[in-house]
Amino acid sequence: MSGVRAQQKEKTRRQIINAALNQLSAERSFSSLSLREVAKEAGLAPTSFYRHFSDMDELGLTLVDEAGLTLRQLMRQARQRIAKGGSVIQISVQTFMELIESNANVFRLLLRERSGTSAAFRAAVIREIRYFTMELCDYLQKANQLDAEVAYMQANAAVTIVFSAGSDALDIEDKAERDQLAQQTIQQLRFIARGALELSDRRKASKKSK
Amino acid sequence: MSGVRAQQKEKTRRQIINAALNQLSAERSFSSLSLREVAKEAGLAPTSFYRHFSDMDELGLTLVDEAGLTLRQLMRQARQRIAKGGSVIQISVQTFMELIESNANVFRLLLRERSGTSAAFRAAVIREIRYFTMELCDYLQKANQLDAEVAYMQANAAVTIVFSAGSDALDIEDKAERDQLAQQTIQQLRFIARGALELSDRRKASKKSK
DNA sequence: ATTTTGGGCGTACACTTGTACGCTAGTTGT
DNA sequence: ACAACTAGCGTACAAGTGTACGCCCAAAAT
Repeated sequence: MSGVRAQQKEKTRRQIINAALNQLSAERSFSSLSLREVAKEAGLAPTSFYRHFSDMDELGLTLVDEAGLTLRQLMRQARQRIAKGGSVIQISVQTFMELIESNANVFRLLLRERSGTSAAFRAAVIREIRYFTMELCDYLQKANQLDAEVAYMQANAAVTIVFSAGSDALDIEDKAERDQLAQQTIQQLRFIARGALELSDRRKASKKSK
Repeated sequence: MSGVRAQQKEKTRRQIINAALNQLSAERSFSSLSLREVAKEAGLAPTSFYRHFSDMDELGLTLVDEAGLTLRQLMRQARQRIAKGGSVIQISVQTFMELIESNANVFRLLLRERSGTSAAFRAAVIREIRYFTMELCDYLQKANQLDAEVAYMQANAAVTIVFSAGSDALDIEDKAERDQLAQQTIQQLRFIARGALELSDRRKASKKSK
């Protein structure tokens, strides 16, 4: 049970996953990858692929999980930075933009499969994003003492704005332009925060008066 | 020059376009369509396709233009309704949701190709959405007397939120749930409007004080 | 020491894909 | 009336696809 064999298997599994990730790009979506291409890039015979995944779909879902992991890593990093003080919104956007830059292909995968043709993929992506949203919702509710429903709407809107900005950022190569986009995103998040805070206060007030 | 010939050509061109639109669905993206499939659905021999489009790409760009038309149609309709009075945001969201329901596939095309693998497609979609955003920006600036930059940020954020909600709505079949989504979207747009108005006022005040 | 297991390979097959080429027949221009 | 043009068709081909099947051989289990 030393696992020499299992160890080797895990290794080639990673090779397949990495091969797939490497082939993703702005011009190449996951659904356009063929089993044979991925196998070749991984240094495998096409048929050996099946020893690890029964389908390209199964590989795809694994990649989405991988992407979810990256997302959670992002949240941890942002929280650490926030703990050191500074504007929460600014730090969050900046951290997010950095993550996108260094994991462009993973992020592209998420964005594409969110509106892709496989219901399973869409569900998986939406689950990851929902988790992300819920985390933010929790934070907002506690940090700003918001009404629960209002906090959710704010979190949802904020995530939408940030992901959309991330998507745009992927197509911008000029650093100054990206910075401007980040700046605009920060301002938009502040719009939302302001509106949410106000509604929450109004709701609290109407409860009190009863 | 009676144009019997040109007329016939235009007709089969439409057949091709409609064939492509018909094949689009939640499970079928444009990039997954093959030239042969489209030709067959249009009742044409594969090679006859080339008499109308040199490429599937060319057909795709035509479809995006078609979608842009639908978008402009939406704006006209919303403006008409707004002129009759009522909450601008509510009417806009409602109109948008109706459009999505009756043109689901066209809308899906836009959403998918926005983050698709063809740079030309992405550019075309972004152009349509930008046009849409600019129209809204103009309206906001005039109707609410906003600072120009603030109006743009609001329009941009609003379009992002609405399109994202539209994308979500495509996956919801339950009417009550869709209504709830619409309600949430309206509230989120109000958050943004509130934040934008405040920033604009603050900017005006700081100008005055100079 | 012997058997079982399982990852990896090569071959093979049935399909689908885009598109080059040449033909036909009916419209259009002269 | 005649010539030129052209939408549409059928054939054909090379390339790429997923995957069924059987073999090999080193690790694991007995």
